[in-house]
Amino acid sequence: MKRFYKRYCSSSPLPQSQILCLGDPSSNGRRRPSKKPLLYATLLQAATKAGSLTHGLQFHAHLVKSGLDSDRFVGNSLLSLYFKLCPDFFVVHRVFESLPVRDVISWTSMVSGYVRTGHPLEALRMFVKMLAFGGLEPNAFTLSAAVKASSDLGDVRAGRCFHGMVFVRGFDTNHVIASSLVNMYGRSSVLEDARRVFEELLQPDAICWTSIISVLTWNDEFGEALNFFYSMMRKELAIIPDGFTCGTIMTALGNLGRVRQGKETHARAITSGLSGNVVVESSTLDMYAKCGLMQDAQKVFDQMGTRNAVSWCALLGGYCQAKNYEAVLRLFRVMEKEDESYSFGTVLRACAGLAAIRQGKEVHCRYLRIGGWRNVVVESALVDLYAKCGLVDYAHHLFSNISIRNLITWNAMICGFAQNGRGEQAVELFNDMVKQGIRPDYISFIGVLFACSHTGLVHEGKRYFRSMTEDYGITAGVEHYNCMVDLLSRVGRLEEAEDLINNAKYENDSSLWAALLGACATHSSPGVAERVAKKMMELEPRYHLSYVLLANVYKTVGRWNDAMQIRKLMRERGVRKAPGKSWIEVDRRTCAYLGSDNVDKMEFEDSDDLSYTVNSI
DNA sequence: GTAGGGTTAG
Repeated sequence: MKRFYKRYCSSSPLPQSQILCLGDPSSNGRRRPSKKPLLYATLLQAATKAGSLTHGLQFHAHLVKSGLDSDRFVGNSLLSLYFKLCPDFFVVHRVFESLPVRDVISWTSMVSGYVRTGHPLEALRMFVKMLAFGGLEPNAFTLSAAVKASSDLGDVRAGRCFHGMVFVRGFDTNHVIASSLVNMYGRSSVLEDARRVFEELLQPDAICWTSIISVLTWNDEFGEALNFFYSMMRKELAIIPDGFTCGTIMTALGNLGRVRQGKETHARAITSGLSGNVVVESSTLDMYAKCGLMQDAQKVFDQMGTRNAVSWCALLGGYCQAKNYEAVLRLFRVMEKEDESYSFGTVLRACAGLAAIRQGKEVHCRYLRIGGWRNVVVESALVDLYAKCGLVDYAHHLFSNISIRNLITWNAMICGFAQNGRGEQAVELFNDMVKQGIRPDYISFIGVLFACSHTGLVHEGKRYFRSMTEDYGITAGVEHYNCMVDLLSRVGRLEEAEDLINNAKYENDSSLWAALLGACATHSSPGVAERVAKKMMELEPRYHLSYVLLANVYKTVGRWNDAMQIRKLMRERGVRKAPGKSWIEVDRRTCAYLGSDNVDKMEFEDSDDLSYTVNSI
């Protein structure tokens, strides 16, 4: 038996003396198991901490055999063990039901267990049952779990109700509850109340400070978050920020583009012994990525001792944002090899950005293999992926089978229909969504306006464009204007489109003018085209599109000399046309090529090292 | 002495 422990239990964080003192069945009763329930409670805690369900089950068996499982301490420890190591609700409820005495701690374990496993509604049901059937009075532990449940549900009314209970019982100076309350109000964007709770604390600790900073960041109040951070760092308070604080503050700095301060914070974190902290490192990486400094981000990533899904996602997200899809693809290969536990949502998003259907399907299979299902983030990403790869019917099939859809899911499908030329279905879906009481956002309107422009629904498009600002208070962005310019100029209402751009705050955005200029060729309008091209050349003299598009307009109306003049002007000014690039898959290898390449003569390169077979213009 | 807070990405 001792040999068994040596061989199989040496890597266990459980102290060996504790395992051994359970007794050895082969010793034939010479070493009797200890009968003290207290010892068993400690053992169960150790197993829970060590994450060893095997030991937990072993101890449970001993307890049942020796009839000690009716002890109150032991029962509660068992409940905690099963909830943490085996969150199977059938099992947990069996343990709960079989407890001889259900005290406040047993009920609180259930409430907080449900919160921890992501079932806040179940948690609140248990809380209510505890008051109704248990006839027990909630303590500070129970209330902090209840506040967290309402925070997770985004139910500020329930949260406020618990706040009342906290206040009446005089728990409002409790730091644990206060940080939950700050979080609860902050995540529901009731910032005044979050700040009030925080400001009423006499000596907030590092976690309370992190809570307020975190909710300010969450609500995009980055400057305020920094102010709080600097107040927290005042010497007289002697509060030491930990990894969580650094991570949160790094988000604010990344969003503000304050690289220098980000670097300083990273350096300070290292000197205060937080080097190698995965939260600090990942958030530093993300800060660089958000500021577009991908080389620095990559450097942090390469030097990290431990990486987790977040580190991978931050790096992938950075490359995605920089539209460096080759880097994403390369990373994806490395990630597969290292078999990291990565976030399916982000990887699928990268696949969708690349229109990499094969990799996307691999991820989808992997997701199904690990038994993942009903995750709304992943399912939305799958809808997006299949729609972007042109498999719009399959995307719709997935969409129809999703039981819980959120705004992101709807947006993915609306945009999916729109991008695949199914304008009418996109508009129909948009209306369905509104009917179901889901409030469309910035992205939803991009989808529906895109659909209108590609289906020629001028009247509807104009109506949605107005409704966006008037009914939903969304300020039209450059994407919405792009759709509108496209919508108007496709049907030949070029002057109207020109007016729209001139009156928009994006009149200096050459992408809008380019959309209009492109349509001038179709509608043979050199008059508008000349005005627009002149405007574009003023904005960006070296932007090739204004020259190329104007030359095209001249060609369509037969003004060949003018077209030649434009080409000449391009040469004189040294403007070059950027080659279009794309990639195809041949024999499971990805091959990148440029618009000027001759496909027949192309040499295929392995996807791990995407190099171009280039003969640029 | 069995139950509890804030954490980086999308």
